Amino acid sequence: MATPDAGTDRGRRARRPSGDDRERALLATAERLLEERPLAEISVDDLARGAGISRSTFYFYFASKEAVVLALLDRVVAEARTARTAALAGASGARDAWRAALVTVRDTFRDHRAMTAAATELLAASPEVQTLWSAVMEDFVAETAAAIEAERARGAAPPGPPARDLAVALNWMNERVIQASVAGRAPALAEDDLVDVLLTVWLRTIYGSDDVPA
Amino acid sequence: MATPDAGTDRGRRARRPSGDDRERALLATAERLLEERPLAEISVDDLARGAGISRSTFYFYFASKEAVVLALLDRVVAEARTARTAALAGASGARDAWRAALVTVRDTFRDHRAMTAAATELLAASPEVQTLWSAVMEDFVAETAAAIEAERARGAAPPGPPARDLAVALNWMNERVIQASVAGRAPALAEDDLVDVLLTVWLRTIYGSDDVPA
DNA sequence: CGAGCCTCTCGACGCCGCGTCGAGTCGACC
DNA sequence: GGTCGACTCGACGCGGCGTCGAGAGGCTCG
Repeated sequence: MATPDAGTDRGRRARRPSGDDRERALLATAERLLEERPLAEISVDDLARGAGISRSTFYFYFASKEAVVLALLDRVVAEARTARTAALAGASGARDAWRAALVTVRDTFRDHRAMTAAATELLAASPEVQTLWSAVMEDFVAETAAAIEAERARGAAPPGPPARDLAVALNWMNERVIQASVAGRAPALAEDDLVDVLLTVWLRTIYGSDDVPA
Repeated sequence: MATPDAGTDRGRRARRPSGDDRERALLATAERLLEERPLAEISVDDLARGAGISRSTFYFYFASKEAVVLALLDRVVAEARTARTAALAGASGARDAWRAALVTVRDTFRDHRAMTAAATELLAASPEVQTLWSAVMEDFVAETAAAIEAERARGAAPPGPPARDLAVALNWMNERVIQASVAGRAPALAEDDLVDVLLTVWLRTIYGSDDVPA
């Protein structure tokens, strides 16, 4: 998925170790610089210098600076998926599971705020970023919808709009509120309150109350 | 607020009518081109040609293409504020008021999807857009929080997290869900269902039920 | 061991978009 | 009719982007 890396399509011959080093250095440099300023203010030359190579050599590894961000985003997305799976597996009880999901989303955005901000910056212009981002959201929504339907089936959650519709609204809410808050963009919620407030909205929306019925 | 227009600071002498024409033509061109492609793919020359002037003349009217978007955004924001005020004034009853607010937000994003998409694209890089956008959201949040507190005071809404925190979450949810939906970015809600689904989330979050208690 | 291939590196080039500058036109007003 | 300010433009320089062709060096196979 998303092969921005020109060196990836190796033929018979393996790529040299130094090649992997350079590529990692470029990714690390991008991550570091994005902490300081938006992607628009970072040039290919900045990335290349940061990795100790010339600007032309950069193009051996990536097709553009957007491709670097996309590769970075790939990693973050993969990490977010596994973290979510692990968190849900470790949860005991419905309420705990809802909470665990919120915590992992918050952690992902907090640990990679530079990346997620850059991804948002590219969303309008890059179809690849759109595809990748939509795929993740789609998975989260489907999973949420299934969970809501299960709660409705066992009589714990009241009927109402299609479960999927509620799931769409709740998951987009997470994304936006958390991103705004970790980026410090007003109006924001304090990081400590983030999960509790969102959990309240989730529980009230799904169950109509602050607790999961027995 | 937000004076991107170099011609605005007029001295004794009034600006010529043709000047206003050119400025309007630039704004109209920007709006038209943004329907077709993202801001990153629109050059100053495109805007100037569309308005029938040379590229250098463009700079007499605006400092950059971002300034054009900011001016456009200014108009949209002003329109959104007055539309909201009017809608709330015309509403009869609490439920009607909540619904009216949702409808006006949806209409704003639907009628100006090009603008709002461009604003999002600029959010990460432009402090001016951040300021303007935050100010609007801040107003909506404050108004929402006051309404929630009023409902709590009259015993219609249950206690819970600070009213402001809920207001932050609900208003960001609106922004994100509506923008994703009118932009056709998955996962989205159908435009017809948008308001009903969001209203359900609002009512359940605020009142714990699908209706406003008497 | 050497021929050939593949990874990797770079300097130089041309292109395009941006923002500025100074010269110049035109109309309004004194 | 002279002055002033609104307005217009062509030309310039700058910086970032992406490509191209040449070359260095390591791997592998005959």
